[in-house]
Amino acid sequence: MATGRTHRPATRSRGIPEATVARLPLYLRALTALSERSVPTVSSEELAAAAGVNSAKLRKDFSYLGSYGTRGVGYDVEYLVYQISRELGLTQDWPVAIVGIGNLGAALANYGGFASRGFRVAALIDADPAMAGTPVAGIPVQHTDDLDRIISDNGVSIGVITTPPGAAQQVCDRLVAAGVTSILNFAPTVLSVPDGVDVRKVDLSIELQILAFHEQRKAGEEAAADGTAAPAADEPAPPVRATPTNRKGPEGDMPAVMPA
Amino acid sequence: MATGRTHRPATRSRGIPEATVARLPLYLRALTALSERSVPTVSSEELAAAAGVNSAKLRKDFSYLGSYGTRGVGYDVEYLVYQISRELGLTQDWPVAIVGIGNLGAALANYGGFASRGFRVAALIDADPAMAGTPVAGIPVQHTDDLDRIISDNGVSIGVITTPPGAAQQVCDRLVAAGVTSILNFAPTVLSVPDGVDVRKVDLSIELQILAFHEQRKAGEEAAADGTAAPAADEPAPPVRATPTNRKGPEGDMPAVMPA
DNA sequence: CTGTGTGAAATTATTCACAGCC
DNA sequence: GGCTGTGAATAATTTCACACAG
Repeated sequence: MATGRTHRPATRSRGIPEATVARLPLYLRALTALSERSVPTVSSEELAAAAGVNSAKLRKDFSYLGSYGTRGVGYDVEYLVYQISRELGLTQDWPVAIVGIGNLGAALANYGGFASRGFRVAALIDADPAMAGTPVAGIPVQHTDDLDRIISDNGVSIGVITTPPGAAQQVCDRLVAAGVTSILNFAPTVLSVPDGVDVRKVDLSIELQILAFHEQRKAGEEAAADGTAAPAADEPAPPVRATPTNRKGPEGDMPAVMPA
Repeated sequence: MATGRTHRPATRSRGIPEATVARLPLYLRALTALSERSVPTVSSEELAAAAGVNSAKLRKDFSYLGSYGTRGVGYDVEYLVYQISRELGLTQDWPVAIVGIGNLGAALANYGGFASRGFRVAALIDADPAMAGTPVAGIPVQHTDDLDRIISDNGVSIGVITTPPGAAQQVCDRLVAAGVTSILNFAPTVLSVPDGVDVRKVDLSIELQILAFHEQRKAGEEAAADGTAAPAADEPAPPVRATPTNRKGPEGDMPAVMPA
């Protein structure tokens, strides 16, 4: 996450495993839906199904928070909503600033999912002077020059970067200098930040690439089963290494059809 | 991932750990940047820094692909770009369809990062008849009624769902029925899919919630160090359980100031 | 010498399975 | 009797550290 050396573990927080933290929002979403339907209690099995995980994992996750269930009965929905919200820090209001109001930035500004969960879009910032003043999602866009002031005035500690990749690091540095300590980065760049600043990234094309990997694998298996030739595609000339040596990659340099 | 029982591990694919697959796109991005700067070779240390991971992990990751480096020298950039691209299935063209052309769908349609890496937006689909024909990012929006035909005509195997949550499962079912086997889901819903279909999700508000968790933790530590009181916020009345029993949650029911 | 490739160790995450409480 | 909470078992991932190829 951070750039600096890892002195302390930092992988856990208050004893709650990172993997568990990442699932709490999932549980919270499922619980909120139940709450809206006025369901009073739910079993680990039901809730797990609604959240798309298995029940053992869910129970283990909850065990890190405390004993909030009732044996033989299940969990009190409202109570659990509150406990998870508190654990995630959602009982307070988090003003966020979005920097880079292009298509994606505007889409995020309009995204209802933020407001619904304790996050408030406090400011929109863009480097284009022409945009200054134009309201997006009802919020006037402000110019990058005022970034510092905007961050402090609004008490923003979470910044969202939706700039082009070339501008991301600079924006990041300015956000951090202004006091932001958590960054959600949509720009396809690795950001370096000082110790103590958290960065999470969302990279749309990475997600697709992971899907493509599995998709390709399925196609291969299918072909193996069917006897159908893989849709060879138009392989570009595979680059050969400057110093050809004995490689041992699974398929080697030649575009073969199937591995073992 | 899939709904059905897990007969086979499914966590690995062709022997490459899932965690490694998830990082390959990162390495590829860093390598592509080097390639554009005509850098001929790179060491694991340098590449790791550029990708934001540590070098031991990178070398271990590459070891699953084969021995593509040269001891004492490093990795041939072009060669590695090709090998990783091939491994990820990016030497072929993947037509994707985006369903739900609201703010986010439109932003994705306009997102340059897709085209740059083997993905082609082959179709935009929306349920609103008024949108039919309107071009978004130069591609005419088509109506959901024709979803089936659009998917097969374009040979789409990867679908992107950017509909409101209520419509997501239905759209997902139709995509799967039409032959889509990989789905990137932006709707904040758990999708159930038959075995053999991969789903990856991107949930913007979940990412923020994870940041908020860590942010809250920082605030706590700071307060502990400063002696400054936490900005107590306006705690809503914490719900009390129907049957009050001896809880053992770290902070209990009362809004306390600091944990141990 | 330098920097890869990789067994072995350490850490983290998931799953099992069942005692204990309601 | 049903369902939570959790130690113990298993699996996955990361990190270490060093042999050895170039």
